[in-house]
Amino acid sequence: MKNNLDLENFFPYQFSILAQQMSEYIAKIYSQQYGLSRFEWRVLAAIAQTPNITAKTIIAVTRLDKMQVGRAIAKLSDNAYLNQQAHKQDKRSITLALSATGETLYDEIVPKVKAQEKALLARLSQSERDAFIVLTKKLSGLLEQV
Amino acid sequence: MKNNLDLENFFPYQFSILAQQMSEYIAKIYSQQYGLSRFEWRVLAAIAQTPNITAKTIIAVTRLDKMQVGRAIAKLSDNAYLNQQAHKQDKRSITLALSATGETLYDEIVPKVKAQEKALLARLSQSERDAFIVLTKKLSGLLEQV
DNA sequence: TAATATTAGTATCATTTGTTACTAAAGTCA
DNA sequence: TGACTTTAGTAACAAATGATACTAATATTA
Repeated sequence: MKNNLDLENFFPYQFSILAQQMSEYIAKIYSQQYGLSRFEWRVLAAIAQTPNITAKTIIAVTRLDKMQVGRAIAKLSDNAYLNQQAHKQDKRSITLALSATGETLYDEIVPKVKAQEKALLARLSQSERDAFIVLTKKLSGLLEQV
Repeated sequence: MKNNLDLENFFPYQFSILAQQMSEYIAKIYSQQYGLSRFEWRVLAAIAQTPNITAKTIIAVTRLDKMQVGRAIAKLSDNAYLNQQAHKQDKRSITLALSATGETLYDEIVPKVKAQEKALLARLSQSERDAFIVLTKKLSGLLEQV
């Protein structure tokens, strides 16, 4: 074996481990405390951010695929977190917004999730944190066009 | 809605997007070109790195769970990439090593995957790259004990 | 306008994944 | 030693996921 690969020092591996840790850390809130799946949480956040959004737009915003979004909407809707309304221009579409229950849920989750993000990043110094955030966004942007 | 969350600027979200992009970028090699799943590739790498490893140890090294590892081993074994041998001390265990075919595969994938890693990181400057790698490892280590 | 192609969202089915429980082998300890 | 517990790995089933194809509506273009 001429060319060895050391997993621990292979960056994409290391990175995916951290992503998993981070994801679990945040999921403690929306999943363990509120029973939402990763995708449901993302879709909920997208709808809260842009009321009267359609599934099509949610797909673009969250980078999830059709089915993931469709199912998340179905589930959120089953739990009465959403109000659905026929789209005025396009009758194939449905516009989505949070119901009162959905807003209550969202308003309850958001500060906790933000606190969790803060606690997570508090492990780094201010300058490390800034650098990490900037680099993450930068590399992600650069990979966008691939 | 008092407390809004902007997905694009929520770090864990941003991070998971990048992790997904990166994962897809590397999977171009092991998955598209060699038909391995993410887990099969990880397990293959772990076995190559430590010949005569057992499933138990692979679980620790790769941070996958029992079933993921068991299934990856089964699949790799079906494709004749592995040699299995009864463990000398513990008859419940099986020691695993790459077969000749497995080594050939591994030797072929590794340089390509390393090149892919390099191309990926080439989008950052040397100092950005160094910082990013260090911070990733640091934060991951810090989250380990959670 | 009529015919054709595309799009939004959903249903269906095959595959993958996760959970639980099992088997056989070690380990513990009275 | 012998009863009991834990562990390595696997099997079996339920749940989640992904691929494909469908329906209804809209857009295109001849």
